[in-house]
Amino acid sequence: MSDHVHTTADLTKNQSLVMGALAKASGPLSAYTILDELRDHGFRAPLQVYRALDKLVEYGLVHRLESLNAFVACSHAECEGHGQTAFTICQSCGDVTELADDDLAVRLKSLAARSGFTVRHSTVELRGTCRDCAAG
Amino acid sequence: MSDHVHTTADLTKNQSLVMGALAKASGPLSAYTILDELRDHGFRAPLQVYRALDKLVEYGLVHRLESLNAFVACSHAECEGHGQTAFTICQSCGDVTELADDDLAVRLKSLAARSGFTVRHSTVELRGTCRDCAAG
DNA sequence: ATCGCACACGTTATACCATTACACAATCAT
DNA sequence: ATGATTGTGTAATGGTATAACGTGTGCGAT
Repeated sequence: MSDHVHTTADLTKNQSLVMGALAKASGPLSAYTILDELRDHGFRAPLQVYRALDKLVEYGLVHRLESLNAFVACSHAECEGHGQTAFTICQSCGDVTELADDDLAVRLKSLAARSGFTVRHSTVELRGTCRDCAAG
Repeated sequence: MSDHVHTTADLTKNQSLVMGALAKASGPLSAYTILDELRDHGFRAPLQVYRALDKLVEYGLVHRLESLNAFVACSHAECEGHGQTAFTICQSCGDVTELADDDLAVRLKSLAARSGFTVRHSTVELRGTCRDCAAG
């Protein structure tokens, strides 16, 4: 591992398997769903999934959705670099979309800074109705 | 219950007990912590807590912190009305502070609206370091 | 070369968070 | 009174996450 930018090429076997499961999924997956999908590949215990997820999140390849207790592959080719990500979560169809707005990041940081708080990581999850479900 | 504005006076016995536990706590409490604190008052099962919490959250008297799986009493006397709340969560001392910024709400709504998404509820949780911990 | 270290991995057990299902009681409008 | 709604109590279960242990492997420093 030559530097701190990770791509899928750098991953260990377990990390690759978990990343693969998330990448081919259409939406977020829970750790236990991933476990079930990987039993054929030798996965036996939750910890194998959680350990891989921890690293993938650390590398910025995967995001954790706090309000769903689930995980999604980052939709940006190289996620490293944009500190702020927001998600929309449709309560009707379950669709999750990743929004990137650098200005939002700045705004949140400065809002927090007003009370002397330094932001390290931010969670922004918007629940509501997506365009398709509103139309249907 | 004459209208849809709830205050602590409107609460049922269980709701009052849970509200009381949260109100006198210095920070967020998990449902099971609340359960333990209320055993002396007859609480026996998690569901008693969760049912009360559901209502209190619905009434806007309590907020749920998704990233902590915990709950806090709203710090504003009358929380009903400000649609958007953001939290700072200090990773060092655990302190949780509620920020209100109406402009942020507008901004998030319009950001989502750009992709046709209608926001019903938003979660904004900023993790980092509070002023005191940065100074210490 | 081999020792020590860091790191990924495997397994079991456990802790923690939340809901389902069923039954009973209180309240209120008709 | 009756039925609808809401709150309550209890037991059982399901879902999420970590602790604690041990093993193996790669690799740099001595």
